[in-house]
Amino acid sequence: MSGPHDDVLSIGELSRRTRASVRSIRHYEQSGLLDAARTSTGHRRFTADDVETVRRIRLLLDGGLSLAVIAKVLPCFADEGATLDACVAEYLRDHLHTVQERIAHLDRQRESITRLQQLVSA
DNA sequence: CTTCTTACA
DNA sequence: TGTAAGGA
Repeated sequence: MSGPHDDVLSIGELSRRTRASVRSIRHYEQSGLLDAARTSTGHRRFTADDVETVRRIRLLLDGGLSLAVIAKVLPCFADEGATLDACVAEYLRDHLHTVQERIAHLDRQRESITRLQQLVSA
C-alpha cells in the first residue's frame, strides 16, 4: 500500500504538508536547498526529512535571509526540532546589520518626504 | 488530475 | 513567486 503517510512524497504532498507552493519547492531544489530523487518519468520524489527541511527554509525566509544564505545556514540546524547551532550566529549578525541599515535608509526617506510635504502649497 | 520545463509579468 | 503554455 502507498499513501500520503509514507515517507516518500510527491511534490504535491510535500507542498500540502509544508504549505509551501509547488513553485517554491521547485525553486528551493534549483537553489540546492533540497535534493529530490526522480522517478522513471522524471517526477520528483521527496522524503519525510524534506518536510522538516522546507519548514526550516520557511523559518529562515521569514527572517528575510536569502536562499543563498539559507543554503549555508541549513546545516546549522541541530537534528530534529527548530534549534539552531552556533554556526548561524555570524550570518544572523550580518543580516541584522543590513536590515538595520535599510531601516535607517527608509527613515531618512520618510523624513525627506515629510519635509517635502511642507513645501506643498495648500 | 498531477507533474514537468521554459519563459514572462 | 505566480501563472501560462504545451507535453507526458
